[in-house]
Amino acid sequence: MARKAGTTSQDTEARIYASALNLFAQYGYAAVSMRQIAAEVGVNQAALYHYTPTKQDLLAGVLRRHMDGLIAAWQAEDKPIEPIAALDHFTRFHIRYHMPRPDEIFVSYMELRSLEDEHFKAITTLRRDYENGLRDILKRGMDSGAFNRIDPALSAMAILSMLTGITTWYKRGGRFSAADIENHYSQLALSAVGVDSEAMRQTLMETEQCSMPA
Amino acid sequence: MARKAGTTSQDTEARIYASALNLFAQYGYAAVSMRQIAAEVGVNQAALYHYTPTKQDLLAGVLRRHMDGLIAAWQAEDKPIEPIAALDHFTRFHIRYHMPRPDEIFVSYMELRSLEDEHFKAITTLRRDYENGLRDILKRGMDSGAFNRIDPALSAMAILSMLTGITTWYKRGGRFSAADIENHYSQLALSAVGVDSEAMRQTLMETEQCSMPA
DNA sequence: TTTTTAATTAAACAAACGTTTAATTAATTA
DNA sequence: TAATTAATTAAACGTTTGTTTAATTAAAAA
Repeated sequence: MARKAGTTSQDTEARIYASALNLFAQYGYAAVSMRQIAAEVGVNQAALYHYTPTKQDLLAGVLRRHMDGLIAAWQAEDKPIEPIAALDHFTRFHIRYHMPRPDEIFVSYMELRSLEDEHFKAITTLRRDYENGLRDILKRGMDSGAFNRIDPALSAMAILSMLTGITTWYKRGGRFSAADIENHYSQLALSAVGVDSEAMRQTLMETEQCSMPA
Repeated sequence: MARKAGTTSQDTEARIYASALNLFAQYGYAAVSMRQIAAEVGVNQAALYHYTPTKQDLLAGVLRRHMDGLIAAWQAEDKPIEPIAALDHFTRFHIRYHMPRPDEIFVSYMELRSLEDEHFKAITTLRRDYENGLRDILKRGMDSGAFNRIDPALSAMAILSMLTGITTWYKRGGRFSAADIENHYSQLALSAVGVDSEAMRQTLMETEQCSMPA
């Protein structure tokens, strides 16, 4: 009864976080026991405590990993300056990043309340940073006259809810492909701020970033 | 140690459901104990079992009460026929019903997964019935040419996510009044399906249902 | 090869869990 | 008023919970 042959510590840690994410998404943080996680990983329950001091820190780690990944991916993007193209690009990025990660999204949104103060603040700060990207785009679009004048913070929350909500109903192998959804939703978002189909087509043609349906 | 003086059974039941709703919304179904609920109601834990056979049934009761109330309220509405007015009316109704009930919404969306099969099916059926109302409006608007041709089921989910998402960020006493939000969001929803501001104003003027900002 | 270190385990801890039982009494019915 | 019913309680049931302890051994370093 000791270290398992042929496995590394990094490997075990990755498997612990993967199992925790999966189980939290399925049953909720409070409903999942450390024993359950350990069983799915295939280790003794006490082994988990070599990787996290408490169950609470394990949850915080899951959320932090997701937010760090999201922010890094967004920073690596090549972002258009023109507001219509920028909003189109944001919605497509957001959908493309989130759709393959339904568990992360579900846990990120549903288990924020399970975090104690310090962890809670840290994660919501990261989220606000990400959402500011969208607010900036909306503000620029309204200032330039390309978008309808609706409060940018409010429109941003509306668009984000719409996009993030996809993971609550989307089922792989259903009527829509991921590309369908990306196309439809980017159009819905642009429409919502008052960009009509003609302006969309024209602006998106002019930038190289064009990825609209034919 | 017996029945409490001056209280009725109906009273206690109502307080049990109110406390359960509030605690489930705050901490999640799995994280709330029957003892906690009993303490908030001010009765012994065993008294709860006079009103519900199990904790699971208590959750199902909370969700069913919410859905029944929502559907009854929707059926009691006087609904415009013309699609633009109908969509405007739906968004305003939805916001007006949901905004004062953040706990119900949170529990309804987050704890569906905590329901066992039979209860789960019953609740999702009720929800689908309600959502069909919106899908019908969108279909009619697209058929009449008033709305952009985007799949009605998909647009419906986008709009519902947008509307329901309000409860995740809205704080009473903040920058926006409930009326502000109703006005902004009904405009966002109409815009999303391609109705421009001019058509909105014109159509909503013609119906008596006009409740747009000046 | 020997020593050290790090990963893992079995077993146990007190606390909290959902639920049941049997007793108690206020309100209702006869 | 007397008998019955329904609401409530204290106490206990066996399980499960997050976490700790002390022992064990594979892998890494010397």
